[in-house]
Amino acid sequence: MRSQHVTIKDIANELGFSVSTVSRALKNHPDISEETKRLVNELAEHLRYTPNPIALSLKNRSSSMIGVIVPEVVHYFFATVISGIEDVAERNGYSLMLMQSSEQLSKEVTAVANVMKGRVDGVLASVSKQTNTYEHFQKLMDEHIPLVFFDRVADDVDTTHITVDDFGGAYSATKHLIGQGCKNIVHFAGPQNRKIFRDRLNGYRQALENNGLFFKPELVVAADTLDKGAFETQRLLAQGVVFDAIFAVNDFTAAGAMRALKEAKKAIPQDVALVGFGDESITLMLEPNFSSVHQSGYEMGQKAMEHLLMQIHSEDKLPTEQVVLPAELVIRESSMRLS
Amino acid sequence: MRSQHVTIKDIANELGFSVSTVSRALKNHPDISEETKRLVNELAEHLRYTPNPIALSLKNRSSSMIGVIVPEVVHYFFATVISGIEDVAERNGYSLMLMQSSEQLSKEVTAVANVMKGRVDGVLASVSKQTNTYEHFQKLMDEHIPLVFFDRVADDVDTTHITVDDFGGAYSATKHLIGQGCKNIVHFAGPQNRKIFRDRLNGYRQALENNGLFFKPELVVAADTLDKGAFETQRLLAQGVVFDAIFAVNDFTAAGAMRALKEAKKAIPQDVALVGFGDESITLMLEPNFSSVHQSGYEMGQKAMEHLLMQIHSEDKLPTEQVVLPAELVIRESSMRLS
DNA sequence: CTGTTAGCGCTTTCAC
DNA sequence: GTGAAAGCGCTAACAG
Repeated sequence: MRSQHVTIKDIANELGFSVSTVSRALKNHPDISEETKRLVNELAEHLRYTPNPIALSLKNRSSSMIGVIVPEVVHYFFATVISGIEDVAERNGYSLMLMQSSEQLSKEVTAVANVMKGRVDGVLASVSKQTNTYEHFQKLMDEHIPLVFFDRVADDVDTTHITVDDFGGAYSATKHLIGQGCKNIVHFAGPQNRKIFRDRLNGYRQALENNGLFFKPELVVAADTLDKGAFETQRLLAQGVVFDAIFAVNDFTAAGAMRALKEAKKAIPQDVALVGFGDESITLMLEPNFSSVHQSGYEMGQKAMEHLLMQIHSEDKLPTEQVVLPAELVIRESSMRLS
Repeated sequence: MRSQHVTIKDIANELGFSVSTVSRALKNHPDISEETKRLVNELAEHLRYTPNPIALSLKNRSSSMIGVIVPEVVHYFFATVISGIEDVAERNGYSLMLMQSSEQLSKEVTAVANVMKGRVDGVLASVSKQTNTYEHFQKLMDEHIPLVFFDRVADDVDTTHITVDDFGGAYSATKHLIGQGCKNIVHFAGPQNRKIFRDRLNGYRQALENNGLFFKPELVVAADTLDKGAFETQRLLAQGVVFDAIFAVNDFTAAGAMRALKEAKKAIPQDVALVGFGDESITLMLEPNFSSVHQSGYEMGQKAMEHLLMQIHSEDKLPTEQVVLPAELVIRESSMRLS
């Protein structure tokens, strides 16, 4: 089953004009007489002519397609990024070719190969957790296909990165807790092989040191899931570790911590104040609503797409940029000890 | 900045063959001598030749692109559907062109226009909440572009639908509550202008009637968000309405109900048992974990894509199908009154 | 003002 | 075995 479309040729034949005349009439070329234009446009309308973009792509060597490679569409954050990308793309006449790596290097490599074959005009990518080699992305660069990374960037590849201010966000969160009178702030940290998580830890540490508190290694605990958050909180309580606040590397871990604290009958924020990272919708679903560092995926998507467009439209290679979006602390009940 | 690719012509010139010979050699055509094939393939490899898919599309009148139109990428359910679509598409050599309607009819119309222009080989769509006219989809059909709807279907358009068994899911949930000894089951219902929500209400009603309980209109309340779920629960309690269970049209509403119940110091499930719909991740984040009707977006995406592929590959129009995927009740603590 | 021609990259019939 | 030529749909330089 395939649809056969009306072409410029059909119009030309019908009207007895040449295809070039029709083509020009359709584009409102000044050379063409008004009468001809009218005739052509009317018939085009009537026949529901639409130009074949594939033929145009072939001619223009441009597909108006942007390849988008994300680890998982189902992550809320990435979904918002895609949303931002889509909006800007749509406004500029581009469509998205979406591929997901499912956090696997092999699928990521395939995805890159696909977008290359697909002759996209540019690529936006966020690397999978597994990715440890960047040859596939380098190939894109070698082919001079504009490439912009967002969120999870490949440091080795010399191109524009759009990230969020993880350090700053963590710093604000920690400083806020200190301002609320907390003295022993636990940090539930993510895997330190990823820059993004190192930055959050460093922001936490810097905030402590800049505000008269000591960094205590025993208060930094590896935990980055709901279950681990709950488990480690229980453990800390059971071991009698003294703490009056938790800054978690993401909201799910914070949610886990909240569960454990409630079970242990600890009052939030009076006994233990809590701040997460990501500002996922869950922050508003739990009671008390918890504070979190907001990172706008939507904005990141927009920015990434805008930068990509600049590269696509530029004649020669633009200097690479490192765009860091602000991460804003949203304060809610879970960390408001002073009123 | 645009990359210039190696073409078949480059290889032909370099080797002194004609383009047709090179083309044939590349496809391992029997007419071509082994020697020539070797030469061509080696040079192709060396030059990193990849066929230009746009030229192929033009020739074959097929783009290997599938248009996907969803209300919002950020909804977890749709994200999982996309994931399922992507997997099947990828396995079959198709790529996705993703568009979102943002729940707006106007954007949906634009999206349909875009995929039509994009000469996709087929379209998968789920309609926006605003959609009340289906002309744009009808146009797709008129152009003989294969179209499959999933989840939110357009009843008026005669094409294959993939939906989940909303009636059956609601029926199981309600029956389960009855089995747990509940006598007065509240239903928080969604907008009744959408079939999907009517089906859930009907399933609830049927289960009551088949199991010796009366359907009481006053126990059916319009509420389909977290806030409304919380508010209406408070209201019911305040008004002294007698109920011992809530079956909510989605998990967020159930989460809202849970919040209100906890505030009112009602024990879940002893005082009020609770079942949601959708089996979103939130079911596991709240305490007690709550029961919900699981609907597999991933499977829906796969099925939709498979059906679309069948249509694309078929010579003539296939009969339309109404595929209904099972909705399975997942029982957790919130509704386990008997042990 | 309009038509002819070539070309984007590739496949495929028809010749030799 | 290999090449020439046409054609997919469209645009644009070049002719009239």
